[in-house]
Amino acid sequence: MKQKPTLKLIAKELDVSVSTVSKALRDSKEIGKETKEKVKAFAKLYNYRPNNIALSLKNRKTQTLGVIIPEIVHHFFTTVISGIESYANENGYNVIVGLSNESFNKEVINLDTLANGSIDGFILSVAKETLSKGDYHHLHETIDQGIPIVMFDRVIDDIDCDKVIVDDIKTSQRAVQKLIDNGCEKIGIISTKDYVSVGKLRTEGYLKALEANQKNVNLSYILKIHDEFSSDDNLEALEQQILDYLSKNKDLDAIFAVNELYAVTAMKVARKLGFDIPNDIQVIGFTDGVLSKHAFPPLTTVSQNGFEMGRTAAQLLINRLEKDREEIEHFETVIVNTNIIERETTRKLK
Amino acid sequence: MKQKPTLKLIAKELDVSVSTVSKALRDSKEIGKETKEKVKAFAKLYNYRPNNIALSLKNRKTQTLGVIIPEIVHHFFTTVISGIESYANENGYNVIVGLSNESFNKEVINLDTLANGSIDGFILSVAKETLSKGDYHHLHETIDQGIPIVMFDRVIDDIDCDKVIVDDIKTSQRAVQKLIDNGCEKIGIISTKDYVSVGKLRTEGYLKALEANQKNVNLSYILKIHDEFSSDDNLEALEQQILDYLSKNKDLDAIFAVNELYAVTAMKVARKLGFDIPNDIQVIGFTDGVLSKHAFPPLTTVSQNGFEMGRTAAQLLINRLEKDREEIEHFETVIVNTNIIERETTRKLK
DNA sequence: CGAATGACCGCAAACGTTTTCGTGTTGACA
DNA sequence: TGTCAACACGAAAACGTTTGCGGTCATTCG
Repeated sequence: MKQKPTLKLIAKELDVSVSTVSKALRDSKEIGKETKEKVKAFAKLYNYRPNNIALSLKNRKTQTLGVIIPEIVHHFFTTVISGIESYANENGYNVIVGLSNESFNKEVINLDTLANGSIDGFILSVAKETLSKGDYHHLHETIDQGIPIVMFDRVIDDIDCDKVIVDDIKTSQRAVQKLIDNGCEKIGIISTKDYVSVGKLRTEGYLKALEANQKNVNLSYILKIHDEFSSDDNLEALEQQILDYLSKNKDLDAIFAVNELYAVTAMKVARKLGFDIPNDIQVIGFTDGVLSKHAFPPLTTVSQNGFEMGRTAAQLLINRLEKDREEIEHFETVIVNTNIIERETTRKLK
Repeated sequence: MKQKPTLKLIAKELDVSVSTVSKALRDSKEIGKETKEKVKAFAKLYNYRPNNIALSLKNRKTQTLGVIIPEIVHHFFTTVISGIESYANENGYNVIVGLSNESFNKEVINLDTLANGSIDGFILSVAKETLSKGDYHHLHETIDQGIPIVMFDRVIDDIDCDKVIVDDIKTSQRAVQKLIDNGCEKIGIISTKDYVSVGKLRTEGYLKALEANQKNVNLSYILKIHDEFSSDDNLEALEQQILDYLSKNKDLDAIFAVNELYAVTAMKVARKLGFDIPNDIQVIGFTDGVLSKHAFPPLTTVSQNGFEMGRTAAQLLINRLEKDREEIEHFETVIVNTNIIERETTRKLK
């Protein structure tokens, strides 16, 4: 096991000073040709690489991004990470991930332990518990310390930072409109509680679509799933809630679900209740993950383009990091495109 | 925007020396009670936290684990990461992830950029391209540099390091045995090419099960999917290969697939061909992901306990990191338990 | 021949810590 | 009054870099 070579080691070995070695390796014109070659050859031979930590300390930059997400076992978030990684790597940044598991405390801790010099900036999607508590002091504090934050998907309007979102309202409206265009009359929505921003917005889009078509809303068609921030298996609870809902609303001929889990679970329950999909009831989901693609029947769904969201978020963050402190430019909110992927849970009724 | 306080700043502000501040905060008995209190109060007020990078440089430890996986948009890998995160966090470590995208080059680059002081050790699952090339110089080099590696799932026998795997042979044998016990006569397997170690081993298990029951193997029952390391959508190619296979082997009454994607795709194709599951053909998959859980019908599958694999890997690595250099203890290979989760694609035939 | 110019290189500071080893000031005691 | 221990604190080195500045030659020019 050979030790990692350092400048000091090379310097001693070659009987020159540390600064000479450093300059030689960076091709400074202060150093003579011969010395340069000697040093470079030696460095190559011993496979010298400058120590990242030392560089970070000197430059006060770590070239790493901190990504904090509610959970990682989740298709949407992983595609976003994938996008972040892709852009970050292209630009010489690394990515360190922290999981909040939808917990406020873990989110705070993650922010805290990473903000101590480990990262240059954050990309995050806010935990449900944080959203429901409405306590954002940790976010404000890290921003106050000069560490930029980029939020994606689950964002907080009141906080001044860059954001990457989809136009949830418009997208949902389009999805529901498609259902209406298909000839559906009684359209339900399965959403989250309102403190989850995206759930709330998507519900708004649903309402707007109905309104735009002079359909009146039936409150019993609106289901807001109750879950306890648990990313674990409360699948039964979910199924039960949907079962109750569908049993009470047997006249539904379409369902818009705000995520794919709700969508496939709804399909499962509907099938149990004897519905045929898409003939008796049509379904559109949100988020184009594996579930949608491999569901039976394959699910028509809204694609959020998570990969692009990730890349955009990374780009916003890195741009800000590499800008001079003084260009105090205001914050951006970029809206990434969505598109509806038609599969087999929707069809045009004549 | 207030700057992050440093020891130096506190020292100047309180008109003491840096070392006094440091000692006071660490409760050294060298420092007088009054001074201690003064310093601590000030530090608390300004929310002082020691700079991680400086600590890393000083201690030559980063308290960070590097995790390199083939892809992140993949249920199994994310559960493993989840397990790694969990154990790492409990022990004061952070996790930085790198994606190889199944590419040899990206794997090398990732290893290289992280090995320069950014991390203390690696946890990785080898890229398919690396496995097929058989070029492991990068792994040897990092180990030579004194950076420990823990491999999981896709491991390389020849390399001396800790490993976390499941007993693929035995597990597969058990899965196939269940099919046999259920009364299936003509059992096929959908596997990967042999250079993917787990695919090879699972095929061996399949063969062993047949052998143990004095069944002779029908080579046309064995399908080894050809893919080009592409983690993208070559779904059509996959479907086509399975379609050809199933069309040629209409007498199959059971399929064992070495991952869940193959399993659900097989189900999809089988259904198209008019098979009823599980009455005409039974299916068992490998890896208990979302797909299996939400497939139609819900898929009987082998659970690899990814979370536990992750925790175990992290534990092995951290143990080694925190051990004295001299305890040269040999390397461990721990085998984590698997279990078959019975759902609705299998049934006992009378 | 003296001075100026350049080429080449080393010193030292800085980034933020921790820790070893002083050093100066007390007070007690002989 | 002189000695010594205890106490409270500071100086400096170290981790591995980068970089401004200064220094030492030899060469060249006036």
